[in-house]
Amino acid sequence: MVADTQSNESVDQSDAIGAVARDQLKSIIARIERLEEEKKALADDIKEVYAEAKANGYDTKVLRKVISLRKQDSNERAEQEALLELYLGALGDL
Amino acid sequence: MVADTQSNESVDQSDAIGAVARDQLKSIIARIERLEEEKKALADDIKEVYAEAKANGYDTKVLRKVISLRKQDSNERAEQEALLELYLGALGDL
Amino acid sequence: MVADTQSNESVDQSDAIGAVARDQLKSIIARIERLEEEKKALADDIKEVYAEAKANGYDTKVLRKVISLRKQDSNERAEQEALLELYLGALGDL
Amino acid sequence: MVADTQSNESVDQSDAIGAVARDQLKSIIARIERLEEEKKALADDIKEVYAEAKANGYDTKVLRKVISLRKQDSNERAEQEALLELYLGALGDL
DNA sequence: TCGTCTGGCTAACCGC
DNA sequence: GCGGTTAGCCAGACGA
Repeated sequence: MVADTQSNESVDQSDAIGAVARDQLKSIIARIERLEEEKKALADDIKEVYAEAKANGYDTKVLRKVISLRKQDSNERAEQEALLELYLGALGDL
Repeated sequence: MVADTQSNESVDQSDAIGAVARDQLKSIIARIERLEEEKKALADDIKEVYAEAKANGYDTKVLRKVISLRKQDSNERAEQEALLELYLGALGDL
Repeated sequence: MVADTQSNESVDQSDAIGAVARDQLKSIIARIERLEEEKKALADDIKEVYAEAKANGYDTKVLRKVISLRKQDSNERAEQEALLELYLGALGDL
Repeated sequence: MVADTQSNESVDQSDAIGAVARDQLKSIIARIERLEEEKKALADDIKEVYAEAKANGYDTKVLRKVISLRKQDSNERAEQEALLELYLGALGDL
């Protein structure tokens, strides 16, 4: 008769945390690793676009600055809306 | 006579770099911004998974360490394969 | 006659790194601690102003948001100037 | 006749909250921004000291640890003194 | 007092 | 190899 891993969680150390928890952990790791792979792929795509732009004579430094400024703009717009929400909320309290 | 934007790229400042170049530039910006949005979405997803794991009692710091170690491992494995390729290539030269 | 700490740097562990280095170290520590004290005093002053404002009926959350937005504004202005510098530099290369 | 901003707080939207409140608000903002500037200047000074120390061969990580430990110590000492005060006060009640 | 959350700091990554 | 940029960590402040 073989050892039943269901009836004795201490059969070996790999079972110390329980089969369920182990599977959950494996799932978490797998999901994160999957997402990070995709994220890296996108980062590589972005690099590629910059490389292509550079090959076409664009200054990547300027390009990055422009992108960065545009991002700041949109962030600020978002924050201004958040401020407006705050104002409206404050008025509601009056 | 009306200025012809085709024959004179200096008609106004917005045309100073040429309509083609401008469109190309806009395309580059748009592509990068699109990719960065997607990248950010993935980063948010990853944070979400960590948050969920934390809610289930996992220590995110340890979790991150595990992910990091596994990445190192795979990098090392990749390096070893590259080294093997190198050896095989060298053998081919004999 | 007592041991001369100048002639034997190993007399005790506190001399292991040399009197000069020790003094230098003490000076560094002292300067940093002094600066951090002043920094903390300012942080406390800021808290006080917020508390006073709150007592006068201002919503500190809104206040903080306003301050934050103004800071973003000035950062952005600085970055736009940096971008202009980049442009000018790029023109210089033509 | 020219509108008198003193007699009518609703002359324009910038006066909607009253000139006094507006000035008060401006003062609050100004004070906080001033203090934050000074705070930032100090933070920069601190960084500078660390940079200088690093240039002299000190390990900034260790340095920071030392500072941190000393701060803990002084906090603990302060707590013990507070405790002592408490005891003395209790004795006074006897 | 606890939990949440923002802001500052540190360490890693990428391009030059 | 260095400088700049970005993600993660942490402490400190606010609200419940």
